[in-house]
Amino acid sequence: MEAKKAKYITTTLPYVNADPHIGFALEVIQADTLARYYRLMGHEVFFNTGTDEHGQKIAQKADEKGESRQAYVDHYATEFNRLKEALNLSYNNFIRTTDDSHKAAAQEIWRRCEANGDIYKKSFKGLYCVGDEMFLRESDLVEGRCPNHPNMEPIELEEENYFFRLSKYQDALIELLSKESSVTPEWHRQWALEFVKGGLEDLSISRQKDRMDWGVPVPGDDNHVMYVWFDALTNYISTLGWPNEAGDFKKFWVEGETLQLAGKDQVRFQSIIFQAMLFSAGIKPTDTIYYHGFINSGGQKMSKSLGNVISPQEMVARYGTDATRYILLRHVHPFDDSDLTWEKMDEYYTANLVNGLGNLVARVMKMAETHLDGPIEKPTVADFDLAFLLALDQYNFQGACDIIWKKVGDLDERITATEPFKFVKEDKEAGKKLIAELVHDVYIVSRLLFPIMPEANIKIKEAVLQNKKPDNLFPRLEA
RNA sequence: AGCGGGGUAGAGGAGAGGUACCUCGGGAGGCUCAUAACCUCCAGACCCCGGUUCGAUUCCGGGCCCCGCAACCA
Repeated sequence: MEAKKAKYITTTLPYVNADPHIGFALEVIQADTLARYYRLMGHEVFFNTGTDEHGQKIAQKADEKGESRQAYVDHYATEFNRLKEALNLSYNNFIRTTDDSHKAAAQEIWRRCEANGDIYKKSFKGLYCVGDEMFLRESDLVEGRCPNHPNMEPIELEEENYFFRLSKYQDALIELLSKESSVTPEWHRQWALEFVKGGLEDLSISRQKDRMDWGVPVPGDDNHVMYVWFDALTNYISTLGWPNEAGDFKKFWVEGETLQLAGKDQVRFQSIIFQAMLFSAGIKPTDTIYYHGFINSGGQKMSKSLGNVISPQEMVARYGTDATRYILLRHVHPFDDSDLTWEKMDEYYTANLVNGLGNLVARVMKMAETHLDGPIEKPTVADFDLAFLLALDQYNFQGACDIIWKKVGDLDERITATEPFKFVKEDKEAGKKLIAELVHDVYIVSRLLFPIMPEANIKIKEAVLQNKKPDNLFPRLEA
C-alpha cells in the first residue's frame, strides 16, 4: 500500500476575551471530524488548535478585572482547553501564543520578513481616544467622537509603527488565489481575488510599548511589541516546531497537505495577510483554507443583550457530547450562515437521535439479544460508502450525515417490511438470519459514525460484538 | 454606491434541466421488536417578469425583498 500524505489541519485560535463561543465550537468540531476522518483513511494527521492571548483588548480586560495579564490568559486557556473533553476533541497540540516557543517563532518570522526587506518603519497619524487608549477609525466615530467616550475629545496623535509590505505580494497572492483549491467555498476565493486585485495597502504590525505592552517584543527594538495579528498568525507553523525546519514542520507543512478552518470573517487575515507573511518568509502557502458560516439564533446575531446566546457548554449539558457534535455538523450549513434555537435543537435531537438512531439500535439489539445464540461474526472491513467519503472530502458534513441517516431510515423500514420479530417465531433459523443481517447493518452504520460521533460509534460496536442491547444511547429529553 | 450570498409546502432546512427531498406540525390507517418509539398513505411549496430550451423551480437577463462584507477589528 502506498504511503498516504500526511495531513495538517488547524482551527483559528480564539481570542480569549470571552468564554468559548458556539461558532468556535462549530469550527473545532468540524476540524476534529476531518482529523478523525483522515486518520481513518490512513493518513498521519497533525491537528492544531489553541488560544490567541496577546493584544490591547486582553490587556484591558485583565486590567478591568484587576488580574495580571498572565493570570487572566491562564484562566481562559484552561477554559478553552476544557472543550477537549466536553466535545471529545482529538487535537495533537494546543498552542498558546504566550508559549515561549511560539514567541520565539513569531520573532523569527519577523526577522525573516525584515531580512527580505518587507518590514519598515513609518509614522502613523490618527485620532486617539485617551479613554480607550487606542486609535479610532473613521468608521468608529459617532459625531466625531469615540463611541465609548462621547464626552472626550479625540486627540490627533502620531506614532511610529513598523509596517509590513503587503503590497509587494499582490502578484503572488493573485497567483495563489487563482488556484481553485486555495479557498473553499468558491465565493470567498472570488472575493479575496477581487480584493487583492483592487490593490493592497501595507499594514501596521507593531504597537508602541509605552501605550500597549502586552505583546511579543519586536526583535531589535525594545520600544515596540508586535501587533497581535502578526504574532497570532504565526501559530500555525510554530505549533509544528518551526523555525526548526525538520521534524513535524517538514512532515506536515512542507511535505504534507495543509488545511486551515476559519470563520467567514477571516478571509482577509487567513487567505491574504497570513499567506503574504509566508511568502515573505519563504514558506509554502497554506494548501486550502475552508471558511464556515456564522450561527445566528432566532434570525439574529447571538448577543448577550438579546439573551439568545447558545454556549457550547450548555449544549453539552443538555444533549451530551455526541449529540452536540451531531447538531453542529448536520444542522449547520457547511458554508452558509445557519440559525439555531433551543427549540429547533430539541427537535433535531429527539427526531434523529432519540427516535432515529437510538431507537433503531435498541430495537435491533433487543431482537438480537433475545433470539441470537451469540454475537454475529465481526463484520469484515468493507469499503466505506463512496458518497460518504466524497461528502467529507468536500467538507459537506451535512451531506455525510444525510447518508448515515438515510441508512437508519432504510433499516427501520426494513424491519417493518420483513417483521423478523414475528418471523423468528414461525421459522427460527430464517428469522435469526434476518436479525443477524440487521445487526450487521447497524454495525456498518456505527462505522460511518466514527468521525461524527465517536462515543456512539464505540457503544454501538460494543453492543454488536457482545450481542447485548445497550442502555439508551440518547435519553429522551425531560418534558 | 460597490462586492458577495439568498428568497423552495404551516415552520425550519436540503436539492436538481425532465415523477421536488428531509425534520417538525396537521389528517387517516398499520405494527408491537423498540426510548409512547417504528411503518404506510393523504393534504400542502419552488418571489415576480422576460429569455435560452422539446422541457426551468433549477441556466441567463431584469425587478422586488432579505442577509453578510466594506481594511487592522484578534
